[in-house]
Amino acid sequence: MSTNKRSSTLSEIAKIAEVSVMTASRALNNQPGVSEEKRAEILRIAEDMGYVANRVAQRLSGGKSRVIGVIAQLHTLYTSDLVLGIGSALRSSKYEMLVYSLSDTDSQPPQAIVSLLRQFVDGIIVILPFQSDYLISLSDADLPIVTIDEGSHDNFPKIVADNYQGARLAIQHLADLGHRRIGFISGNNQLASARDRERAFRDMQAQLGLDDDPELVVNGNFLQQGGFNAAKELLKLPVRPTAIFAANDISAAGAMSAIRDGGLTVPEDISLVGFDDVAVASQIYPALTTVKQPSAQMARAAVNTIVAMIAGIEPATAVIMLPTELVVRDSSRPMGEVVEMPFSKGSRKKSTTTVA
Amino acid sequence: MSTNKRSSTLSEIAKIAEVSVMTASRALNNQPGVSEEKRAEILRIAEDMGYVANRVAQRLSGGKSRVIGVIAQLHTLYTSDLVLGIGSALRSSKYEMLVYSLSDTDSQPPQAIVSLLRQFVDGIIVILPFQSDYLISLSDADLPIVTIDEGSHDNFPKIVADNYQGARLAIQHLADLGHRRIGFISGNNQLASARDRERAFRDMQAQLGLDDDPELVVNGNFLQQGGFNAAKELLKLPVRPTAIFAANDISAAGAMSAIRDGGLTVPEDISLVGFDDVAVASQIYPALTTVKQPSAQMARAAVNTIVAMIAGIEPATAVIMLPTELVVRDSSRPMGEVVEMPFSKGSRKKSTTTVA
DNA sequence: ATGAATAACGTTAGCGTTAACGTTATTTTG
DNA sequence: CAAAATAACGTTAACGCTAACGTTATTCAT
Repeated sequence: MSTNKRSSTLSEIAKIAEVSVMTASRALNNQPGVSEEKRAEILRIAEDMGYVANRVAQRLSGGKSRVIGVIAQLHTLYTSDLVLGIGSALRSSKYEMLVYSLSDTDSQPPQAIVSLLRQFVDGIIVILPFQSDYLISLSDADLPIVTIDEGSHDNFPKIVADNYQGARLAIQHLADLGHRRIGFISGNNQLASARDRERAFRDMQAQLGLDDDPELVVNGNFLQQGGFNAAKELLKLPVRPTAIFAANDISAAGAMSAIRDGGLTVPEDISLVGFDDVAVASQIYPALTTVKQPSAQMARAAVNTIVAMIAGIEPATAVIMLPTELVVRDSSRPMGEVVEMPFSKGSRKKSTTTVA
Repeated sequence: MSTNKRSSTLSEIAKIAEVSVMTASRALNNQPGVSEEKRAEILRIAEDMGYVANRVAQRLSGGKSRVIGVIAQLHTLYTSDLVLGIGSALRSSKYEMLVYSLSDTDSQPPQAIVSLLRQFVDGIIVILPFQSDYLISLSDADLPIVTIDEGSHDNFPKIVADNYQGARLAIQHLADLGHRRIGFISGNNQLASARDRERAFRDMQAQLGLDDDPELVVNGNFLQQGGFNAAKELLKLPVRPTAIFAANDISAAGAMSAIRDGGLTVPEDISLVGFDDVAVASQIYPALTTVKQPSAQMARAAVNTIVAMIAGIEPATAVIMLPTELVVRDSSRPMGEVVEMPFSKGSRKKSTTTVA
């Protein structure tokens, strides 16, 4: 009820309840060894005084802090989505989340923060898609660690999306629409996800007999600007692709700008498909066809796994792979087909005469 | 050098150095009372054993944890920008940052996290633009708190951008371009920033004698979808506005989609100006004219202030207001003027015919 | 030379909590 | 009914660190 100035301590409560600190501790932690009446009274007093256990002391005393650390680069939308997801998945548990935001220039977190986290939290969820050496320095810790999207060799449970399958879906979709000359804007190949998506692209090229000039693959590094530049390159080709698959939504957005900047239109002149399904994908115009990463499920899986590990239960599988899903919106269209724009009234955009 | 399994403790180091724990502590904390030779040796040993001070213990022992807590809603781009800015501003200091991400449904952080933070960190930077009651519960703490963008009554130092002036600049810009019928997509009026921007709009309407039909103001709630809907409303007006000022970039982006969806073009048919200058503002097409929030400076100011407060120095002013700045890009254009699209090469910036 | 100041340490205690034993009544069991 | 088991507590120590005193030698002023 009353929000006290300084948060009260266990011993204060114990004093008022006229019991030892230990009894108070037991009562509050729901442990045996306290009669029901005393427990009730202690709980009442604690409530009354607005007692909150000091996690710092709890942790130092060898206990748990009930805090889960998240290491992430907040810069990319997709990562933010995941962090948010973890937060809401955690909200139904008794854990809190504290995020360490890695600078975009750092490829690995400073040693300091790693040990800080190690000291304070009960478990760490790492969302760095790097092959990160520093993880090795964590591996010998007793601290549970779960990794999301981490591609490399390691000994932690790993939550990943099925990037390969997702990319295949995207290409299949474009092929189904009649596109045979598809450009690919690749991602940061340091990341396993980028490599998987590119591998899928090349496999599908072969499998479906698509055009496979090497110039059809341009790196966009998962960045807006990278996507812009890459698309510019693709548009400069002697024979222009009729569709572009970008390895993530951000570079797809960049590509869209580049296409417009070149006087062409999506999807009339060029179909465009992204990957991730970040929030803006549905919000840009035209809404982006993309492959949806199951970020909410991934977050939930990560949370479940780490909570289990904290409880001492080792995860059944080292890798949990979640399926991806194609989301068809307005940026992809059958080749050569002239459809009216999905406008409310009658707005005429240039109808495309597709160039061979 | 050697990365030890379990991080070593002070007493281990002291034992090896054959000194007391206290001497080791003094040496490592750069405090007097240790001879230079011993200090050097202790430092060497500590380095050698990969010693890292246990912040949890430091903090519990009444010391500082050298950690700054940040409470923010990571959902909005602008907030993320600020958090990132705080992170990089902190990187040059000896503090680390831990972020608590508030759920978008919560308007206030759970009591638990507040006390958790209070227990562990040396200071808190709050980036909630709410009039948040919970801040009051913090106010009696001994913990330094700095607020960014918080509009309400409170007793903490506050870092804000000059929203009023910024919005005036935006309107003035549109007026200079000849627009006299300007629609306004307002923000979430719970936020002081939104109120300031709307006030500026109305003041300028009066001051410049612009059209001031009440229908020219539609709420967009700072959201993409809200901006979309609001713009739809504005376009439905019997006499359409020739320019739209959105209270933030996100709703401007929504408005842009709506305008396109209505078969019109930015900036040919409608000039559009946003607010914030989040990263995507320059990345959407056409690049958005907007008012730049000095988020990097704000972050730096917040960090400097909190660090000073932790050191016991009360800030000189309760409110630090940083100037905003108009960034003219491609989404605004003189009324009625027909300019070629600013494609690849020669994008000429509009020459302004200033109207009284 | 002698008391006082100083430098360089060491000791004790405590931050708030819990684990691991003690202790004391009360109940159960053979 | 005595011995053993149990329940309901209390005590002690420890987590890793630092603040606040002590202690000892060395230097300094008079």
